[in-house]
Amino acid sequence: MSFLLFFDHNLPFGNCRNSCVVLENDANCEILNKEKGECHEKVCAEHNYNMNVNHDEGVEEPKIGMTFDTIEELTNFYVMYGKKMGFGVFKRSSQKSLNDEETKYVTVACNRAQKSTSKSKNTLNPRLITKTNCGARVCVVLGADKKWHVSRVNLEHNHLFSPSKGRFYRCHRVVNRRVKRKLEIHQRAGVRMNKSFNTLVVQSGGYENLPFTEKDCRNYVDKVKRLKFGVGDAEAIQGYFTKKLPEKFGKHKKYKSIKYKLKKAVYDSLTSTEFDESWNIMLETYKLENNKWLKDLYVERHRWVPCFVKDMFWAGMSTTQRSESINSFFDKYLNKKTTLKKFVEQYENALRDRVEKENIEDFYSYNSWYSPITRYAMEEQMKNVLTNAKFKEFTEELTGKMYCGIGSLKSQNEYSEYEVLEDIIDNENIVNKQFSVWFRKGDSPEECDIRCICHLFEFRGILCRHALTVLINENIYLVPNKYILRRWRKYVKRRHTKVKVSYANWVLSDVGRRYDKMCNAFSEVADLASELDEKCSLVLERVSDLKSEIMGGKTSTSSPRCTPRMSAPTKNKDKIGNPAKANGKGRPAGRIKSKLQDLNDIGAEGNETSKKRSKKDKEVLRNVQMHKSSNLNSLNRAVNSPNAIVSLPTTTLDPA
DNA sequence: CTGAGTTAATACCATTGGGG
DNA sequence: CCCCAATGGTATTAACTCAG
Repeated sequence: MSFLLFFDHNLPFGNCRNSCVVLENDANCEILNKEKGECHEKVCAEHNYNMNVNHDEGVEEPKIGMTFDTIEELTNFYVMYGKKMGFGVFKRSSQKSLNDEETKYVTVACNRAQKSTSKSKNTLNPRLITKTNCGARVCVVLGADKKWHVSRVNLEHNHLFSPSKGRFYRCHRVVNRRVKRKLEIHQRAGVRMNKSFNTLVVQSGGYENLPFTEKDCRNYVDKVKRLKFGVGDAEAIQGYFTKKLPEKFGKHKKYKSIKYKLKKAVYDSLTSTEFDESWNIMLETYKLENNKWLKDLYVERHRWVPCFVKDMFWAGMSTTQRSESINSFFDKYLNKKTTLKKFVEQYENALRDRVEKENIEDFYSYNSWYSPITRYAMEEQMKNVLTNAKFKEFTEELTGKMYCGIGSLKSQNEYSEYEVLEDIIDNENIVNKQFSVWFRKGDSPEECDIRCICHLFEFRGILCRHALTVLINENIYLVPNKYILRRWRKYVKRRHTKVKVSYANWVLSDVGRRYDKMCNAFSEVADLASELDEKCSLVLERVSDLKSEIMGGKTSTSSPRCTPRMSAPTKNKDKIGNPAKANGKGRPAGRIKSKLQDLNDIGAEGNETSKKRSKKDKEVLRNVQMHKSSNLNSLNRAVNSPNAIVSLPTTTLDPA
């Protein structure tokens, strides 16, 4: 049956609301809920992967002598046949002839072909088996006319097969791009998998309309996640570490010394062995070997401990200052139970959130302002410099000065230690609290140093009321420049707005952007055309034309899988004695690998993948790869970070 | 053409942990 | 507290190369 034809002629769109149409063919029946405009798209999309094959009920039986232009055409054909009959299909084998590098023979077979050889280590825990050494297959040979000729056909299966179950075979299950995007977006937004899948089911009008299962969706999301987690972020995990420390061990008797040792191990180790040593000593001394949190952190050490990551972006960064600001930044996003993995995911959300908040704050600061309360010059100064929110905090401190008085003053050389007394009003009780402020009068007011025991500056980035009291007492009426942090200034071009969050990387990838562009364009057209039948059929007709045009363009460039090897190298092979590119054994890397490969190019040790490896080595390699991807992300950040001194490999740095 | 050998992708299973 | 979803580890399968 042809869905397009069906839509064009048989059903007037105007009165198809709520109508369910059952279409039957000999294989199975499809129920199309016509109310959903997307249904049509989805059903067609289901067949997108083999558009050039006519998927009418007339899928022929394979016969000796049939010819195909490409292997894809053959597999598509056999897949369709398999779907109709109700068995699975896979590509059995292919063989290159010795002389040239062209593929000569291909077999596509029932997926129960071959014997099942269990490699289970535990014979008491056997797994399910599907292989029955079924002989059903189609063999093709590349003829002199460059077409594939069917040389042998076996239609006999040695097992049962049922047309109605056809859609469950792996080869018949396709998660198309549209669905993938939807899943990704749901995942980002925190919609759980089963709900996410249910929306798809409802949207398409039933499970039987989906050419994939929930499992497929899970697998896909898993894959995306694994990639995402690869973009780990040392900076973030650092922040996590310092933040969680008091939470995890705050109640421990020896919290202070544990904290000291931990920080010492983390920050002061210059080499990985040094780190390992002091980490283990610390674990032993405090009997923390079984602490799961620490264990997890240790496993991930390659991605967060400075001595492991410092060569990428840690250089030149003042760690203490960073982690302080990160602490307050993450307050909102961390709770007691946040695990490391969750945290890394949350990190991106937090970052985006921060960017947006700051953009909004920037706008308000640009557009409106508070009028000063006092007549101190520093208030005017701050008004002009700080963002509104920070300015408000500042005025709070400045007006808070009225509760503060200076108790005593001890001077020694150029240092002064003030005792500032603040009246803290707590439920009508006035408590007099004492704060120590150190002050050093430099050569000029601009160069003075001031520090208060309440550490407000360190935590919030503005001087506290005690410090301000002292400054004013010292006749300094303008806040020294170094005490106005850059990140709270307005009119600052914020660097991290350009930080590449991996979210942006994948939803707004080139492919994704193109896809969105087209979808938007099309939904506009659909909007306009849905009013009238004629318009609608016009659009569908054009779409159909467009489709065949695009498909046609695709076939002319031929299938991507075979071409590179088939055409190019044979010609200049004789001229240049190029060593033939030895293909490694085993299955070549798929999509994901190639992405990682890109990242691999950053580092030096990228090309070892083909060698045989012990399991442990693989683990290490995986870490290295993760490491590298985090490297990439960190580099992006480091570029944008004000005080990073990182030398960047020129190849990876994209100026745009 | 086919079986052996290899690797990546996928499916399965037990366990954990968080939300309702 | 219970149930469901996430997770990590492991086995199986698919896709491929190569030798006979």
